[in-house]
Amino acid sequence: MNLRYLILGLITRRPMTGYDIRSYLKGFGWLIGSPSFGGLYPALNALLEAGWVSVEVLPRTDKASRKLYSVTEAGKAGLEAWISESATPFTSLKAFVMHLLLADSLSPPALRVHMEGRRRYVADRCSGMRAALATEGLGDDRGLRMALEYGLALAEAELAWLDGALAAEGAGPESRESEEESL
Amino acid sequence: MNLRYLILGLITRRPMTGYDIRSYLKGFGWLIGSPSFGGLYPALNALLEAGWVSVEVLPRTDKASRKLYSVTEAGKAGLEAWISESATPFTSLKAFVMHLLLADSLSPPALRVHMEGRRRYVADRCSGMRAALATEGLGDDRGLRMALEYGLALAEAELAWLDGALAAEGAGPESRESEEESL
DNA sequence: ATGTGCATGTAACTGGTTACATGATTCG
DNA sequence: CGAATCATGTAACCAGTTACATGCACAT
Repeated sequence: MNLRYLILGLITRRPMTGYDIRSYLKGFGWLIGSPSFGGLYPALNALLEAGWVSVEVLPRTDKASRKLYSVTEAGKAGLEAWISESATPFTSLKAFVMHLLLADSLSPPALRVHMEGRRRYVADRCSGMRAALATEGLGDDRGLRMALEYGLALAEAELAWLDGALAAEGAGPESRESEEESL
Repeated sequence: MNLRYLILGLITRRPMTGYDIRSYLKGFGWLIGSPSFGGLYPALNALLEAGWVSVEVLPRTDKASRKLYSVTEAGKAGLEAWISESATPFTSLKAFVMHLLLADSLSPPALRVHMEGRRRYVADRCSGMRAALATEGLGDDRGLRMALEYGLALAEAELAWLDGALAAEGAGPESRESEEESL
């Protein structure tokens, strides 16, 4: 179901073929995973049946014809409903990246809400991991310690980015409460 | 299948119940996702059938009895085979975190290989994203730009962490070639 | 000639999730 | 008195992957 909305968001920018979508998404594969054709084409057909996308067949001389997909009004509405309804905070990195990628179909305030929710969540995970690193008997447990340190490094980078993005976006910092990052 | 090996790795440290495993993994949920009981318990039973784990039933007075799972020799062997065989570089963040978490079942040199592979991969993604940010007409495409900037921030943090971890680990930096991070 | 990129699809499988069923204990 | 935590499980479902099938163009 995720894939459906991601496709929808991508072809909102510009019409694309299945192959295009795959290539495009490959660049984000390490963050959100890129879909296989076996999932992609059926998803496009499902969207077509639902009336959320339309297709333009581009025949090529004696090659298989390309199929350019575009979003319909119904598709746009469906996507927007899904994005704004989708639960914040995003507890998975993948979900958050997906929503960032789809930010164009979201109103600036709604985007802000999503980002602030994510910020709170990541800040929380951050302190959780710090606590785990501090308290547990980790000397024996190299794997756990590494995973925690790695996670912490990523979480801190994400917090920094989120703060920057939130500041760059709307001017007003609103929800500043328990945000001291005491390392 | 992933879940099976993750479970195996966790109970290698200390015997755990299904519930324990779930709680433990919740802390990493934002990075690797935490399994539901509907996936966890069947996985434990599958491991039991395969002879990779053994179970000790701890009856509690008139409560449902807890089941403590431990790894068998066969399980250890299976896990080690899987980890060392698993393809490097890890193209997904989730896969890499999982392997970090399981690092205790891996020889130091093998761990190093995994980390170096990951480093190369992330460095590559890094330059890919920088190129995308530099060249494409991004003014119109807020979502894409944000996703790229976010990805880049995470990738850079990961590179920094990997370099630190690799330096801390074995002393010798071996594979230094095209590693200038020119921002 | 062999492989890689373009381009679309189907069928079988599977690794999970969701929802349900059960029940004691403890905390607010 | 209701909610959360502890604790285990089953059945239905489904969103994906893997492997297969096809075929042209272009580079090595």
